[in-house]
Amino acid sequence: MEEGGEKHDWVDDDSQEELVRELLDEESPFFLRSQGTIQPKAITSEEEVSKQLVSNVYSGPRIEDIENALSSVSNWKDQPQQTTRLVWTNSMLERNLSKIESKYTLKVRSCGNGMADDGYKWRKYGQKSIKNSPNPRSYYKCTNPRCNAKKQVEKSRDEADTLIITYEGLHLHFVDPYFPPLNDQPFQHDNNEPTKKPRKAISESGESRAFGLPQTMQIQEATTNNINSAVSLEGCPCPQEVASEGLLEDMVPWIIRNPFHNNIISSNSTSCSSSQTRSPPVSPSSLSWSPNYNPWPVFI
DNA sequence: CGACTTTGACCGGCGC
DNA sequence: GCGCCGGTCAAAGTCG
Repeated sequence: MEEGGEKHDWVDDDSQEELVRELLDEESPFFLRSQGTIQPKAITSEEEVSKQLVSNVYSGPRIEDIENALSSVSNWKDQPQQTTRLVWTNSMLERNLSKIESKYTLKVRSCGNGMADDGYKWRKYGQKSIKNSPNPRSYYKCTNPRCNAKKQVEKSRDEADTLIITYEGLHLHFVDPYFPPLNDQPFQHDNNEPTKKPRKAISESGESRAFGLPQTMQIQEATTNNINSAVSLEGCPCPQEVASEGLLEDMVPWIIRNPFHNNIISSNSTSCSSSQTRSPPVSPSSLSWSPNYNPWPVFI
């Protein structure tokens, strides 16, 4: 219902045409990324366009990412001060991540207060007890009505301080400002929508143009043209191309390939006992956005 | 009073 | 066809 019939906005005709143009334009800011490997070859079919679109926009991990990650993990574990591990478990091995339904499953070590925020603003829409699991699973949707990203969170059965977070769908609204308006509406954001909206969306619409973006991106927008702002954000040393994209899906493979940075990130966010200023106590939905959230979950 | 969470009902997919 | 199970919805409850 609120999903607009679950038709993904970003694949409607207008948007797709625009995306295809962007895709074919190697100078497009959308696709200028270190990881992106846009092939100059001709795109012959809509299916190919979609695949390439997904693989570039999504920029999900590739096989080599996984392999690197796994080897990195095995190395880190032996380091005495290593507190972070990243475990990829799942279906992301699907080649090309060709379906929007592709999921990432992360195991995230939660701090004492349960903080495992990833920078997006989520709305909890359900919780279920799962058979053979002592812990319930919570369901979250991205609060941006134009975004179909979802995540499921549950505590690990084996490790009490570990959360298993399954991400599903794309945070495509991060390029929202660049998309042509839908339904011929003015190219302003939802706050211009005249008709009734889900009350949640109404509240969201009061946010900045960076609506739905990770806070890192919102801050970055506020400090426009400061390409180093990513470094200054929470001490995050993330590379520009990652910070400027702001997708968790981008961050994760980057973190994998940069265990050193991961350590830094981890030390920033894991100091559970000492990071209260950074990660204040949060509401029951500790996984949801909070004003002073720490965008860096602790990957284990 | 609005924002947000909780929780039981409902629905659809799947296996038997 | 039936029952189980996971995912979603939405009314009710809670909180600030």
